[in-house]
Amino acid sequence: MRKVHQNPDNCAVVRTMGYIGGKWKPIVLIRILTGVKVRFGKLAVQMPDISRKILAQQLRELEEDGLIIRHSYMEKPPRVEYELSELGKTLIPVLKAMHDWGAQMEDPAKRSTWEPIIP
Amino acid sequence: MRKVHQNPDNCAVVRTMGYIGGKWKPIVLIRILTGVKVRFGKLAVQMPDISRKILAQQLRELEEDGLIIRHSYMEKPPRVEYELSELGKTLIPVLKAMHDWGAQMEDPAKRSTWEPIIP
DNA sequence: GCCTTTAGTTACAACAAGGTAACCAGGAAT
DNA sequence: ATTCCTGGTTACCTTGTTGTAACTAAAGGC
Repeated sequence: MRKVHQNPDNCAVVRTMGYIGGKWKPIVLIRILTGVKVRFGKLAVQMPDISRKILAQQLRELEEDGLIIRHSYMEKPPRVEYELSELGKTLIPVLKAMHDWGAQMEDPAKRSTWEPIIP
Repeated sequence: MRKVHQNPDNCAVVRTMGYIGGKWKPIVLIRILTGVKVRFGKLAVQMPDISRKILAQQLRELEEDGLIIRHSYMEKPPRVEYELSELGKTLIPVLKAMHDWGAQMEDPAKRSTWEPIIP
């Protein structure tokens, strides 16, 4: 179990942080929740500040936690696609709340770029 | 600026994480948002898993970020009380979304202990 | 005079997270 | 035969976060 998942208080908020806490997970999830399967390489290009190692690690943890689904096609060169699981979709309100708050903090006048395209 | 506040992507979700990310901040905020001023010592007792040093540090950062207000009375022994700022109150929907999701994950049947008592 | 109380701080140590660079497989294209 | 391509992994190192123990001030009670 990852350190971040230890939750001695058994507190709901701490539990949520165990799933989406960490520097990069929320943004990774936001990139994946477009509803379309996304390839690893495309994610890496969209988020140049995350090293590929960390991206791979975060994706693996999100998969272990059941928030995303990993589709691996047995091709060469390899092709791997990610999409939100049903459980992952239940996180959308949380991510949306986080997004909206952050967007407000940047500039109250700026309209949200949040566009959930969930099938 | 704390490392966690660096946001090269200028992403709203990452920005939010800069404020409430970290292992303890959401639970600290939850304890403070009752609407009543809370003393440092009471917070420390309520959250025995957070060392007093870390609690003090998190409170200082939350204050620097303008999410909470620190009232220090010039008494001996000292008395310090914390309360949510107006900006901090805007975080309530975010914290509530996080709380609800985490509560669901624990046990869908269990009813929420979330009871916002905001003046 | 000595002990208690509160809200911290400081120095130090331990650990977790994140980053870099190098490397891999194996089919397709050149 | 060599190079390119993708989606990783591994070893190693740096950075950031958390924890522990000891200490402080200054008033009040005994």
